[in-house]
Amino acid sequence: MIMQISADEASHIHDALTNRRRTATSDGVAADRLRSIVDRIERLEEERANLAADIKDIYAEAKSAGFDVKVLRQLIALRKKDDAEVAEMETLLDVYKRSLGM
Amino acid sequence: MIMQISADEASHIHDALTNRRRTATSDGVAADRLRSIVDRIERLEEERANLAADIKDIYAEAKSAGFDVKVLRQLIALRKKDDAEVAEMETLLDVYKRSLGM
Amino acid sequence: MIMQISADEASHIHDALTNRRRTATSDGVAADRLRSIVDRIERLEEERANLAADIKDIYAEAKSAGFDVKVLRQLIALRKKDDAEVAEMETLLDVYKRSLGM
Amino acid sequence: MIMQISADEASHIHDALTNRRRTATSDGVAADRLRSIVDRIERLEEERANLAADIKDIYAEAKSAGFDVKVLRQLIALRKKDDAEVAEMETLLDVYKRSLGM
DNA sequence: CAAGAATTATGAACCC
DNA sequence: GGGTTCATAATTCTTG
Repeated sequence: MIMQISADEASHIHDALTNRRRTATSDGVAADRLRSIVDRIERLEEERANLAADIKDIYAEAKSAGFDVKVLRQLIALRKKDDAEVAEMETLLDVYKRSLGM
Repeated sequence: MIMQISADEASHIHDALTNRRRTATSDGVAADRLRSIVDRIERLEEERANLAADIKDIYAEAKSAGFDVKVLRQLIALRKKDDAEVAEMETLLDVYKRSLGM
Repeated sequence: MIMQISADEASHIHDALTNRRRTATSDGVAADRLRSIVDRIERLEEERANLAADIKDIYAEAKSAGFDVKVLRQLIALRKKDDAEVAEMETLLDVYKRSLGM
Repeated sequence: MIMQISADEASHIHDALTNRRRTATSDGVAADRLRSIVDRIERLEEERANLAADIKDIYAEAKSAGFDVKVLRQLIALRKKDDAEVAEMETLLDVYKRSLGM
């Protein structure tokens, strides 16, 4: 791995990761910065996990309402894609199928 | 296709969505229900994409601050995994304990 | 978890798993049996991993030859499915799309 | 669609498979190549499915012999994971050591 | 048949 | 920017 940080910085990071320094020196600054970064990322990832759970719930609701979840997923994926992309992909698939005599 | 809904249900939906059923109401109900489901899923997925972008930004900020992003990702994965694995190991331990009738 | 084995058996398994017994008693028989099972499964899984690697190589070859790997995967998945299933799925997708006015 | 092949290449394939190109030979070559690729992948996937069936049989045998299949799966997963995780931990350790210039 | 695990595919991120 | 590796998402399969 090619480190993109200086030896000093590296030392600071390692200190921060291993909680060896607790003073409000420059080391502490780096450690605090790291802690802030980690906290924010973990917070956002938690929110993201919550959203994923919500989405899962809606699919479950759809299933209960009698909709086919697999087709529903296809539908939503389709809406995300550019029309031209979908068309070109289908065209290429047809080409391959014809090539195999399908 | 292996339907995840019963044949009756499938017929029902198909009837509703293709305007075969007698009342105009039930058609509209199913269509509205589908629209609601699709809208909510797409809304939540948009929020999720925004969160992913925010997380990406924080990683970029961390990189600018001199932190090694790869190490950072490993660190966060490790913090997440540790919890999961502690739970997994406890499950396995329980299994063994049960095997011994404890 | 509902154990499907007797307490004696459970004890034997646990012993085997933890290598506490080494004699050719009935414990040893169970341990040998377990070892045989684990060995065979791991052997087959290794073969399966090798096959997966071979398949990956062919996809890489296809890509080098100018084929679109994603479409290729779709094609092969399509050939696995029953024709009637594919048709019914596409029909249902069309129904949903019409329902949304797409 | 985001092509994973260049536009030139794509045009080439498309030409070949749709018989737009001048010679009948190159068409056949591309079609044969595709057929070869699909055949080999399907063959290997069939072997892989057979191996999966064999593995399933062994688990069934283990169950008949009184072993708990779930525990067995956990055991084998654990044996697999341990190797992978030892490697992962060593990687992370190396990163930290490099951070310290060791 | 519903739920959960396990496998597999897709998409993103990093390096060259 | 292209390939490769890794994370996440989805489908499939098994079990209760």
